[in-house]
Amino acid sequence: MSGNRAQQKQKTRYRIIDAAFNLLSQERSYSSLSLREVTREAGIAPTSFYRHFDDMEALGLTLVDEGGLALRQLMREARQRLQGRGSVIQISVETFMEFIENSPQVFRLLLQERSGTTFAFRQAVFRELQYFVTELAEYIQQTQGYPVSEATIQAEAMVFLVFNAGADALDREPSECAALSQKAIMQLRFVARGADEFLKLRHPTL
Amino acid sequence: MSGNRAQQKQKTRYRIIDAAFNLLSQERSYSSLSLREVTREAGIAPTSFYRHFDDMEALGLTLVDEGGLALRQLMREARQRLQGRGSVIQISVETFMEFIENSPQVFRLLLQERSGTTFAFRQAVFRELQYFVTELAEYIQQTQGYPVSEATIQAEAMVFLVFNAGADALDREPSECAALSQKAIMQLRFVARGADEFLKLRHPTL
DNA sequence: ATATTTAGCGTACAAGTGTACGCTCAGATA
DNA sequence: TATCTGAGCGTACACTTGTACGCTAAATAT
Repeated sequence: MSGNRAQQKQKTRYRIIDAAFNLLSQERSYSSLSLREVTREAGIAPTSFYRHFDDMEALGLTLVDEGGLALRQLMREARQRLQGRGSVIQISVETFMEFIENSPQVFRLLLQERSGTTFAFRQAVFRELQYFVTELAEYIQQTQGYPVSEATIQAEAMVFLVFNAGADALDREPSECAALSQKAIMQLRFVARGADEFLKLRHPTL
Repeated sequence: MSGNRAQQKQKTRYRIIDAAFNLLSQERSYSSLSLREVTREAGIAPTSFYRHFDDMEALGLTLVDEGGLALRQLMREARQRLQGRGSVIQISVETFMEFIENSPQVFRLLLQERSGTTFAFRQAVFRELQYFVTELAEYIQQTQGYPVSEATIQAEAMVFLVFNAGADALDREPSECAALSQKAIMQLRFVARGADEFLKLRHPTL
């Protein structure tokens, strides 16, 4: 059978990945995980780890990529699903908060490694965030007709305000999260409205 | 001589604190520091550590407090110094970015422990951030005459956008930081302007 | 002068770490 | 069929870690 071997390897690879995600919690950051811990959780021998990843950093980068991808797809879906009807701001914020509630480990990973101790990590998270910013900026450009630079600055402010609300939400009861969403929505509206005013000042024709 | 003993103790206590701050860098987060490392840097025996702090967490909380206090005082000074003349937004952002350039370890500590693995840490950083928000909200209230809730929401958005710019700045050349400041200033103006518009809508009399 | 307190040290230990090395044996290749 | 490849394992080693315990000596209290 062709690929049976490779199939098995992929399977253990994901056992490792899942083990790492499982170990992440409010009390355990990725950088505090040890290789042995991960392999223990994955049910393999410590040295087998190296058949799949060079070191813990390589695994971590994989986690960031996978996590970021999942989140991005979710956001894109949400934006398309509600195309036209309903406020994009509200939909986006609520989708995002939902994601955080469902898989807080992923969000925490991004949050922590954004200011982590490895340049490669920070870069990887930065890249994920840029994806968000770019997608949102494009959306703003298309629907509002802003010039690129203004749209990007605005998008960036929005993405980070939402991230910030998410960070706040991590330590709260689900009941308090609705209020956080409301606050974030208000903040995004400030940004949107302010950007609009500035634009009217500079390009009165638009 | 009264207090000679206590004086010496304070001195070693600060040897420990300084040692910890020194060890913090782009590559070393607080949570990655070991007790032995800190004492080695401080030039004392590992077990002597316990004469001053219960454990590494207690030391870390002290660092957060001291760092936050220093930053807050700086910001307050800046706001008072330029009272009236010059844009508060610009002055605040630039003072903040200067602080980050001068003592990046302190800022990095706050940034990392905000999403760290210990609740006490997160709480401590949250408290520091709240100080900023409250002070800024009061300022906005007094100068702009906003109601408390709007002022707080606006202040929070501003503080976090600045923090975000700071996080970005940590990995950049000083030459690139000016552009980051400009961007942050623009984002804060969006927020200020947007909040203003919203307020006009709701309380046309003000 | 004597007794008490205590900051700092050295030793010691159990526990955990990353990873080098060589083996096995199932699956792929020829 | 026989040969080769490589995923996974077990052992082993040199380190680092936190901290318990008891000592010393200097500063303080009596």
